[in-house]
Amino acid sequence: MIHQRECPIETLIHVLAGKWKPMILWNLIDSTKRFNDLEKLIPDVSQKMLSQHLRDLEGEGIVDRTVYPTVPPKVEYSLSEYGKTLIPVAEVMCAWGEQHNQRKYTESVS
Amino acid sequence: MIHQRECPIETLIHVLAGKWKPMILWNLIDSTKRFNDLEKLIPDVSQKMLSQHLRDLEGEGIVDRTVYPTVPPKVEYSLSEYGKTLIPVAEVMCAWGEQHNQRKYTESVS
DNA sequence: CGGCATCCATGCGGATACTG
DNA sequence: CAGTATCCGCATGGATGCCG
Repeated sequence: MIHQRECPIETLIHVLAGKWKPMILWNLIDSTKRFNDLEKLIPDVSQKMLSQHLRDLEGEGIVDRTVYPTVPPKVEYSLSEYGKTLIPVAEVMCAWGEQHNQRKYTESVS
Repeated sequence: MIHQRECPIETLIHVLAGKWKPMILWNLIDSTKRFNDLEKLIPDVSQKMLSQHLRDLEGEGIVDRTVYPTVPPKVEYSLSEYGKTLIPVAEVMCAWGEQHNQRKYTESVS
């Protein structure tokens, strides 16, 4: 149930409200990805923002970062067990977002 | 122009990601409120941002704005029927946000 | 390959003053 | 009462260059 004073929605918004964070999480749901994989999967993201957002998500405990001390270096990112608790939330948010986009579309052609 | 987002989560984030929007919506769930009511219920919000966020939400079809042509003027804001579809989404988001806040707390004291 | 450092542009939000 | 107008600081994010 929702509390009256402080709205924890803001907490979730804060966690997800980076320009590329939803896309990052979306791409990690299925499988572990390397840094370079994510760059290719999200073509318009800059290295800086990808790195920064990944560090944010890692700091929140949502994303696991695994470094293999090889040459060349290899770093893998994956959803943590805790991060997977976001999946059902993301699905609900996605469903509403799709409805909203559909609604906007029907408005624009009417 | 219809920009088909790959991740509709961004749509929902866009709708809710104003600094005071969750609080505004939260305060409108129970009942219709006047502008001045919302100012009192959200003490730190400025008139500018309250007005701007309300217009954003109205533009998305989430909030209804009713003007009574009286002196002094009276304007009422309420969740639209469509806006009420956000409530179950908000509850899921809230539940996760509360868990996350709790998690952060237990981490900070461990 | 997987970053970080730096500089820069934009936009969100805050403070203040004014108004129908 | 319910806004609008204006100015401004700061954070977010983009572009580029360098590095282990």
